Amino acid sequence: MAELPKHYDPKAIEEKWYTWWLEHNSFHSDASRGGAPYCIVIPPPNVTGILHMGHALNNTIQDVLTRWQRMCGRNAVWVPGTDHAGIATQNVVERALKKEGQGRRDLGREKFVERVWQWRQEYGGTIIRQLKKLGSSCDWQREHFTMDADLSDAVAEVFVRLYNKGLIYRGKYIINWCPRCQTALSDEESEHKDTAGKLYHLRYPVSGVPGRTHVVVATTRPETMLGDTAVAVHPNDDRYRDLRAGGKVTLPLLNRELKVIADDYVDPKFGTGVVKVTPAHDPNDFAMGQRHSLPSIDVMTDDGQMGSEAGPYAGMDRFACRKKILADLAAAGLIEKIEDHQHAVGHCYRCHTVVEPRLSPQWFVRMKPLAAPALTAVVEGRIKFTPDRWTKVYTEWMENIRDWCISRQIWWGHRIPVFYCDACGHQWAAKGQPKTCAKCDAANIRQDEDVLDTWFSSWLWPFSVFGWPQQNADLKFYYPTHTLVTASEILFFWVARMVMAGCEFMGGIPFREVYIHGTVRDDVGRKMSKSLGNSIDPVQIIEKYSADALRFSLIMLTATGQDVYVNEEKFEIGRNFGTKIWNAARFMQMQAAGSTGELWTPASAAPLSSDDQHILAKLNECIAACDDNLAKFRFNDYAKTIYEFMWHQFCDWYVEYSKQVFYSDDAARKATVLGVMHHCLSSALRLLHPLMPFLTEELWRGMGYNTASETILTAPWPKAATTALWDAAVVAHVEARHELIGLGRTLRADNGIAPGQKVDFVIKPVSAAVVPRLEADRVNVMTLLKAGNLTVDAAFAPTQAMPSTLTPLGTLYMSLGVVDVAAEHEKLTKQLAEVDRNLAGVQAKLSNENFVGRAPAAVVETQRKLLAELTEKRTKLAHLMELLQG
RNA sequence: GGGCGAUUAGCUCAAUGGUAGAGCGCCUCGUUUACACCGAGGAUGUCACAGGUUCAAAUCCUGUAUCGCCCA
Repeated sequence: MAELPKHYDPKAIEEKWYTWWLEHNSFHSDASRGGAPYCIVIPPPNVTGILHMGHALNNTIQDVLTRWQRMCGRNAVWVPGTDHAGIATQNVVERALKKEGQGRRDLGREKFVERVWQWRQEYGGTIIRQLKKLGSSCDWQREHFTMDADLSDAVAEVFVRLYNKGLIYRGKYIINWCPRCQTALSDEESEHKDTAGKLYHLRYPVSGVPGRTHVVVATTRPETMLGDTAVAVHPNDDRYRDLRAGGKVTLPLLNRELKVIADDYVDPKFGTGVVKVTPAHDPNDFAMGQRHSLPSIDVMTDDGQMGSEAGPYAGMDRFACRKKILADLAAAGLIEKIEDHQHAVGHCYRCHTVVEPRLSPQWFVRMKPLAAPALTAVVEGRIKFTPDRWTKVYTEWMENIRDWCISRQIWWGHRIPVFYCDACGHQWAAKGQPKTCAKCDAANIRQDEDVLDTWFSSWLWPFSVFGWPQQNADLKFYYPTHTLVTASEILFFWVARMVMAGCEFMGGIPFREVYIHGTVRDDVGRKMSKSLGNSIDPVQIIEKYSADALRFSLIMLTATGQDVYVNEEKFEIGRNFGTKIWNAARFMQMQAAGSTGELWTPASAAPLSSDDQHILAKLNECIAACDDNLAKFRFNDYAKTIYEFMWHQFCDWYVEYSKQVFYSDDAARKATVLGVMHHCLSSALRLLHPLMPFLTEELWRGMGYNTASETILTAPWPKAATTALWDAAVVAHVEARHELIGLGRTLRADNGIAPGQKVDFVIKPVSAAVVPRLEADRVNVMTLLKAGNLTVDAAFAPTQAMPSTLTPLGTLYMSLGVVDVAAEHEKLTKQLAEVDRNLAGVQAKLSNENFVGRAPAAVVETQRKLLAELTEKRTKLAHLMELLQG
């Protein structure tokens, strides 16, 4: 490998390795290879989508898991794909058509759908290309699209099965209607937003009741009054007995007579206790209408205008109509008052238009029977949520489930496989394209015009991608999948429904664990959105900082299941870390003098120095912590673990110590240190590979570790060592030495010693036992303290004032010609005060009988030891102060 | 209205009943042959608030406040 540049330049390298992996089909998994499967299916991004930070986080996590499991030897597969996003895609293509001055109806259904396919062909691959840029190790051979023939077959199969089981029905109910997209939506697709609105108190004239000229009803949507067919009061509300006994209520403006009904639904405490009833425009009113056989009057049209039933208001936009009605009512003196009112208003999740609750004939899935096994699967722990709190959100939704409106009045999607015979009136569901009626054999049959909700294909994803309803080897091998990684936003849309589909059609759960990560926000906590203009484009971050940096930074910042706040400079974390590792490798290469870095595993502790033992112990801790954190989905802790090991343990200490060895003539030591370094680096690269796939692959090969495994992608995941290569006492000694060096550096800084200036130190050892170790450490300590001389002297007694400090290994003195006695005195006084404060705390505890009697023995013992240490420290400090004065 | 989450250093987060930590930022010093995308040192906390449980509370319980999310 040629000499490496000082800065890692990721651009060419990321491109190079991704291409190599693709060419070698490195991400492909084959069921016939056997072994233990590990399977993740991607939450299929919208085919119209472009990569945003949420995708970047979501897919990095999936890639980390997949690469980790692959290196652990599992037969790992990550199945990618996109969904056809019915409404969104249709909107995109309709917008393009509009620019050409056309509407979809000008083209007709067939031509329009052709046009959408064309669009998909041309632009649908954007997000897939971006996922590749991110480094995703998806098995691209298995890429699927929800409109593919086989996945469409699965959709039809499922529809027919549910239809024949009586779990799909068509009926006229209140649904959420988007007047802009001109289609029904499911309850989940109507996003409730708190909106500052008004509560209008309207007077409805009353006749036939002495002393009453009107009743007052309150509404937030006055335009719906045109569809009123009754007013309702609570049955026990005595205030309105007269009204119910024979009063006549007239609907203003239209002068229609309204029925007066009594219903438990009415809350007597809300407003006046009288409500208007509009069965065609409100779900609660609809239910009341059913109970009281009220007529339903739909006063609107599909595009949100007032319809023919709206009398003089026909043809007006619904919001213009609201204004006009209010003006007309005001003119007639029929407005009692108008109050400010906060309420949740449904908005279309695709175009954000205010949704209109509206009576409409639609197809529904009966959810209760499907929910039961899906609920049990989670309650019994067969599916586990992380963080656990989502379990409750899931179960509550399942317990209160409502039927799912699955029909959409659009053209892009799976057409509902229901057929109608115009000859005999028969209606049936079938796969394929029947030519004649299943019952009377007549040829004049037609298919339902509507298409299915996109989620009606997504909920089959964990098994449809493996060929279901075909029963094949893949399905058998990979199903159920293992981990589902997703954001909370689609818990109901997708996760919950997949569990239902898995239980219903596969007879078992679709995945074993669900990891729900947070939302990516800007640094003031706002959700990133195009309209706010606060989104950071991950592709730009990749261009500027590299995909590795993006991945590492994002994961490092994301606490388990919490939202993550990012701004652009946060991505420097990952870039800097990459450069740091790069330079550590560069340093090793400079010392290696032509030797190729073979994967070296130490066999015994015999030739190892205390530093060697220490770094190996730290590596071991790092491996164990990585395993633990990954298993618990603590990805940020996983990232921090490697960061701490590589940067602080390896670079700050081990590499610094190693310099003296490399500058010496001791060939054996050089070889050992280099071996330890290669062992550490090659292990750390593997631990880091799932997070920074590109840099680690480049160094894996650059350092020559590819003699063991050609690509790091399939290199064995490091295992925590089983044989003891270190002595715990030695490791503890090195930690203590680190502390001593740190304290010595503070002495230098406090006394204004210039960084390059050498100065002498004396250690008065804490015990005879540490003396041989300190002697062995001489070069290390001297180098890192820039000491001119270092004396270890048990009998040392300073003859003049000297700056000093207490360390775990003994008292450290620094020789200095002139000492600022006052400053040194002040420092020692501060330290003494600190010790006294701690001492007081410990003494208070130990003199408390309750503490000594009730606290665990180990805790008491710790405090006793602390007392002894602090007492000794106090004596020493007092002594140092005496010497200073003397 | 119901539920969930958050509240710890300037910022983002750890600490899972036993002496409050990290990264970034900030201040001082430094370009010594891995790295200034760096190194050495330093400063910074009423653990949101109020009660309670406990020998011991950032941590457990109750309540309050503020912010955010989900559901009606």
